[in-house]
Amino acid sequence: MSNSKLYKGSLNTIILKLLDEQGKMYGYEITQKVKALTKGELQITEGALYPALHKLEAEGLLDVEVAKVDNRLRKYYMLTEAGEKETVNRLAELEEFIRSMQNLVNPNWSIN
Amino acid sequence: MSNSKLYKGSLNTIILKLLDEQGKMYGYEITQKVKALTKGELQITEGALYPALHKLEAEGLLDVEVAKVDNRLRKYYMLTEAGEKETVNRLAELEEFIRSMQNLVNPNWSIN
DNA sequence: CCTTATGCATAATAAACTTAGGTATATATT
DNA sequence: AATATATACCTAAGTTTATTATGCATAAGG
Repeated sequence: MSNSKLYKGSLNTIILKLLDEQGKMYGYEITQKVKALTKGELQITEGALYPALHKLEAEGLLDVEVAKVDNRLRKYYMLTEAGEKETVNRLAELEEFIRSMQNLVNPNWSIN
Repeated sequence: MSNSKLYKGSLNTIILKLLDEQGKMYGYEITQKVKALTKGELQITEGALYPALHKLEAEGLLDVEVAKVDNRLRKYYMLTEAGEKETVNRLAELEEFIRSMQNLVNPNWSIN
């Protein structure tokens, strides 16, 4: 990703969260979605994304569906049942992490 | 640190922030402070902390002051002038990161 | 024709961490 | 007396996770 080294570890959770929201997405779409949602601040590199997707698939959290659109290959990824359960856990963990970080960095912030 | 792989990249900033607040701290104190502030959620491992401190020192952001308390060695670290300036930058970057993450993970949160 | 965008992927490298080990003193427990 | 726990420093080896660089291929715009 672009913005320094802060994002390590959270990429998988971000992917799971997006797939949970969107139903199914393909790799390139994920990079663009994250870029848009963060106004260009987070740029997922392909060298990080595709290995991450493959790993999540190997772990049984994602299913793949290949499609051909405009003569171009697309691999749609979607959550398996196990993936949906895991998404809940990882999101909770990430949210807790964010709260901890906030508390360390800026205890004046309050979250609603 | 203990809680998974989420904290990567933010350790240096956390150290700088704490030293900015506390004036001077020694290594063990930092681990305990972070543990306390996060109610045990973030546990900085020594294998991460000491190399980080030495690197920050090598970068000219920290100064060291050795003291002997109760027959035990303590190395107090404190920000240099360059360290104070850098702390401002890194904190701003980390806060921006936290906002981005929040926006991705839970857009319903508002920050005050 | 060449660049930009779309779409996939991997290999080499670098950074940041965990795990495991080491040294040493002080205090509390069995 | 022996052992565990807490304090206090440190490093080496290995893992994870990312970046950078590269490759293949199609489509659209200049």
